[in-house]
Amino acid sequence: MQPTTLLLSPLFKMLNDIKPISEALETALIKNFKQKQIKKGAMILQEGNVCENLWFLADGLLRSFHTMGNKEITSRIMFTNHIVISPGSFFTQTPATEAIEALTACTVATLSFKNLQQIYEKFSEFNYHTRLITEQYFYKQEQRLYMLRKHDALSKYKYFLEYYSAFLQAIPQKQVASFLNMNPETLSRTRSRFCKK
Amino acid sequence: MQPTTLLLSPLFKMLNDIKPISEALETALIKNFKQKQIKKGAMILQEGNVCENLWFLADGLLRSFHTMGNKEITSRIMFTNHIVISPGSFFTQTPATEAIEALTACTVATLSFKNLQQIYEKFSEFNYHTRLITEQYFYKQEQRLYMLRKHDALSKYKYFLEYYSAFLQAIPQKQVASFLNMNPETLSRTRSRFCKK
DNA sequence: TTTATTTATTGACTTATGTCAACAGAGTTA
DNA sequence: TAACTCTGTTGACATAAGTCAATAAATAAA
Repeated sequence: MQPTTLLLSPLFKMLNDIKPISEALETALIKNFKQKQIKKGAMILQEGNVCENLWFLADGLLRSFHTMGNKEITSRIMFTNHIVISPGSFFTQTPATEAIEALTACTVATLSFKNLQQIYEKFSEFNYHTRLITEQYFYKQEQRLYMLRKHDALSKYKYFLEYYSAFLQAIPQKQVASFLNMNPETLSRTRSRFCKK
Repeated sequence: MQPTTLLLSPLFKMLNDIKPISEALETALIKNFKQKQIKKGAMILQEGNVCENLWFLADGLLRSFHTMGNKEITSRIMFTNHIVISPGSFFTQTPATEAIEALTACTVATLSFKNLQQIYEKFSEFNYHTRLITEQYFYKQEQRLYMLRKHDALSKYKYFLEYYSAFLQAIPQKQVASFLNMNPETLSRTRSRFCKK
C-alpha cells in the first residue's frame, strides 16, 4: 500500500460499510486526495476565505470557531477519522464565517471541491455514499444542538466529559468553555465544584 | 394536472433547479406521495415513535419539540414548501426523541421511508438531488446553531423577527420563547422593552 | 536557565434571566 | 351571557452566570 492509501483506509472502510465501492472509484479517490501534515496551531481555513477543500482527518484534533466581538467561539471539535469541512462555505463555495485550526499536530488528506465534483461526474454512484454520510453528520449535529439548549453549566460540562473526555487535555479550557457556551471562569468554577462532590 | 401533482409542483421545481429529473422519476414520486390534510394542533409524529414518513409541507406551519422535565422545547419551526422529517429518527428508522405538531391546518404530501428506498433503488440518480438538499438543510441548521450561541434575549428576538416575522402571529409566544431558549416571561419583557425604543 | 505571555483559578460584585405569583385578556365551552 | 381555560403581562425576588481584577500556574520565548 502507498502511504496515502494507508492513511485513507478508515475512510474506505466507512465507504465500503455503506456499500462496496468499485476499484476505479477507490483509485480515483487515492489519486485526488493529497496527504498533508498540519502543525499545531496552524489555521487550515481562515474566516472570510472560501473552504475549497474537504479534509479527511487521519490523525489529530481540529476545532472550528468564529469571532464574536473580541472573543472566539468554538463551534465544533473534530477528531481522528472524521471528514472535515466548513459546511456552508464548502457546499456553496462562498466565504466562510468560521475558521478551522489545528489543536494538535494533524495528518490529513485533502480533496478539493473541484476534484470532488469531477469524481461525482465520473462516479455518480458516489452520491449515494455521500448522501448517507451527510445525513449522518446532519443528525449528529442535531443532537449536539440539544446539548446547547436549556442546560446549566454543570450539565453541559458533564455532556462534554461524556463525549469528549478523551481529548480534554489536548483542548485549552477557554476553548472548551466557548464550545459549551460559557465563560472560562464559569467552566473553572463548575469543574472545581464538580470535583469536590 | 392531478391534485397531488399541483401540490408537489414546488418540490419538482426545487428538484429540477438542482438537475432536471426524468419523467419516470416524476411519475414515481407522484405515485408514492400521498396527500393529507392535517388539523391544527394534530401531532404528525409522537416522541418515541419511529419517523416512518417524510412530509412535503405544501401549506401550513409545523413545529418540532421535545419535552424536558415538564416543559416543551421547540427545536424547529417549519413552513410551506419545506421537506420535513425528524432527522435522527427518519435516517436511522429508530424512535424519535422529538414530536412534530401542526401549528396551523396543513396540507402535506407524505412519502414513506420504505417507498423512498424503492425510489432510490430504481432511480439512483435521485441520490444526487437528495445529497444536495441534505447539504442545504445541514448548513442552514448550522446557521441556526450560531443564533443560539452567546446571544442575549434581545439579539435572539431580533433574529426571530428577521427570519420568522411572517409567522409571528401563527405561533404562540411561549413556543417562540422555547425556540429561542428563554422563558415566556423573558420574551414578553424583551418585546415590551424592544417596542418602547 | 530567566523572562515574558498566555491560561487557569479564585474572589467580589453586577446583571440578565429564571422562578413564583397575581392578574388581565383572549378564546372556548356551557 | 357567564364560567372556565389558556396565554400573555407585570411585579418581586432568587440565582446562575457574566464581568472585572488580582494571583497563580503553565507555556513559550529569549
